[in-house]
Amino acid sequence: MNNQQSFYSLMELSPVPTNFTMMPATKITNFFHCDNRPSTLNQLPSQNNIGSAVFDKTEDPKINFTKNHPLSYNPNLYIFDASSQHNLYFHTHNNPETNDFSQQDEMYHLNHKLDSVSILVKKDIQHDNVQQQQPFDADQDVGMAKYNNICTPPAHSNNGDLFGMVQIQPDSKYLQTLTPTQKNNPAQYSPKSNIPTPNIAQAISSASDKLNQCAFNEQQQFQQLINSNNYLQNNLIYSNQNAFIVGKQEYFQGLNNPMNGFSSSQNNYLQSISKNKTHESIKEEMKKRQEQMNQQLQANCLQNSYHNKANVQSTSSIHSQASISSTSSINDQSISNQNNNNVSLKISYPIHYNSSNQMHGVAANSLTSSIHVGSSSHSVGGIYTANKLNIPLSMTTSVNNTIVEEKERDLRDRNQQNSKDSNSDDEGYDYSNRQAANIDMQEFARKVDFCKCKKSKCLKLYCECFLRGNYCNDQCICTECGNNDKNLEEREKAIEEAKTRNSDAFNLKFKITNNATVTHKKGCNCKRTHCLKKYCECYNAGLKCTDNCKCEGCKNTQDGLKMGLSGGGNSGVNMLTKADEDCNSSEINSQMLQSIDYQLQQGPTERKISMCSSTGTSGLQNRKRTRSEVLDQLTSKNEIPSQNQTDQLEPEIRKKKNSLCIKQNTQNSQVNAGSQIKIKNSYQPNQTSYNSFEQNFVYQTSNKNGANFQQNTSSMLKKIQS
DNA sequence: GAGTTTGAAACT
DNA sequence: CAGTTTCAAACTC
Repeated sequence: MNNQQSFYSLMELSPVPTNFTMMPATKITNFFHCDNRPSTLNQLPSQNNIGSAVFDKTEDPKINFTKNHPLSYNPNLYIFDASSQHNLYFHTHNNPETNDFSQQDEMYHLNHKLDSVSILVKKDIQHDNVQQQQPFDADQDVGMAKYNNICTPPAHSNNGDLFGMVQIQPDSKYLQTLTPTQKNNPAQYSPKSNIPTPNIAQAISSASDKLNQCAFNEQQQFQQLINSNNYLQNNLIYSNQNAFIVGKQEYFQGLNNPMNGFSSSQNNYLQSISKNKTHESIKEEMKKRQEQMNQQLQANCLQNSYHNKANVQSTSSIHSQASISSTSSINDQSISNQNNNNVSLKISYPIHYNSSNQMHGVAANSLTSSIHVGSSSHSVGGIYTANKLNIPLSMTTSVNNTIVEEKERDLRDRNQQNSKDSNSDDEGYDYSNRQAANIDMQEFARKVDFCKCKKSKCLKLYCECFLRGNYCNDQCICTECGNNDKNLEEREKAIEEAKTRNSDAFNLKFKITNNATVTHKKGCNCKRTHCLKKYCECYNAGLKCTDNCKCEGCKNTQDGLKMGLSGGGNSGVNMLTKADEDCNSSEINSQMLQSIDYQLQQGPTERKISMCSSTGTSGLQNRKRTRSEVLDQLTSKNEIPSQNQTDQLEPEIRKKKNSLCIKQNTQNSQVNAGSQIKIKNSYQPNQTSYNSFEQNFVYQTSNKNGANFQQNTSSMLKKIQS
């Protein structure tokens, strides 16, 4: 299976136009726009260069927009002026060093009415150091875009920084490779005949409509199947190795490791219940079984939460950029479903990009109340997980809030109990620092331990409570404390004074830079400690010093802590959302930042930020995948990364992870998105949904084949058609 | 637990 | 802005 095939297999299901082709993968591609065809190649002037992209098969694509090019920073989806029409040129060449064109290079002229031009530019600068020229760490997002005929924004656009993405998938018959002669004389060659002048805005709109229609149709189709009386009997339960059950995720989750395939006993069970049984009796057995499973899962959930086994595996593979919850949420979900035997269909539309109402590349709308608006990435989520940790709730509106509250309460109690019980099986984790489950990040971010101020009356920034904008609390052992609600006037005055001295006084000391690295805003001034003691604010936060620092003899200079802001799906902890109204990314980002700040303040020793993987890798690898890996994954050439890779993690990293209690499901694999999808029972009409769709019908028998959805899709299609 | 060191905050 | 003092935390013993 190659990319193209799987792409088309996707299209099998879909009335979306199938006449797409892949962007030629070459060293570098420059994008130009010209209103008029240039007479020579040289007349593609630099100011018309939208940007360039490296589409190297072996590296992560990097797209750079031409600095200051007005088109590069159109905050809308439509990078082109919708009122005018453009020819789009992209020129590929093999000399990234010089960026010059040569005779060996290829030039494409595209004046097709594009069915799919996905150009996403997000300009929502929140941080003070955003540079205009952004390396675009596309990671799986580009792959996603290649699969979808419309790209989704990169996950890290949630950060509010500037990101851009150009994805062009023209119909190959309109994609004309120019000969060297044509290349040098573009005005003289004849484009293929009868090619309509592109109206990109319309094309995008049209593609969106088609996608919508497609989604709608499939939802109907799916619903019909579900409603079919014979459905269970005919489609859902097979006594062969592919057995699985739609909407009854408990069956294929397995008791202990939901990410694993069927055990032999499960297979036996499935065989036993599907052999010579009526629809009703199967249903009955399923229900019974489900109850058992739910009980177990409930117990597991609490147990896992108790041990902080927040699983930061995110939706894996490029198939699943969107909102599939982590394994941790399985349990929550199944609890919430325990009285609900219906298949839950959750529809989302991946085509509305205005990122104010979407995260994770999936727009939330009135139909997507169950969309997980989670942290913007594993890592951020990891921090959140690390802090909150105890209850990796996948919060959706479908989750029964009462249950959630009960669980939270229970966990709080457990935590308190555990704090007192030093003999507990805590696997090395310091419970004293553990936060009770708390879905209010604001509250969480404000939380601070206590101070011991003696002379500042807790009204100077020396006092950490004051610094964080908190009142001192009953744990503080400060003297003559003025930082309380009985001293509001003086406190207010102190706040004003502090702000006068430094208007930034109460703001976060850290920022996420444009390349997704967390740094200290002002930098440190350490003189004696080489920035290797916690006196150093950078070091203390687990960060490396930067050029902003004025430290002397700094030995804290290696690569900054990378925030893996690129990532698919949700991390182990999802934020509570009620869909539309809560999907304001900037607000969430702000909360995330506060959480990050809090985490950073905690220092590196016990709770240094753990970077989990991005890209939906299992988190075990703690790294991003290269583009070739992404492609390999797509083509199922590669085996799933083995558990060995976990073991290969530096002990230090593992230790940190353990200290964060971000424990991985060791058998999780990159391409196990299907499992997660099943877990959530979601059906989404984007790429993920195809995976979901397929996975809901044909269970993968081997982790190694998890991404082989073409095969699965085909077989499913046959079943549907028959 | 007492004393010292440190660098940010506060002050001049 | 630079130099000095104050401060509470980090660190050492």
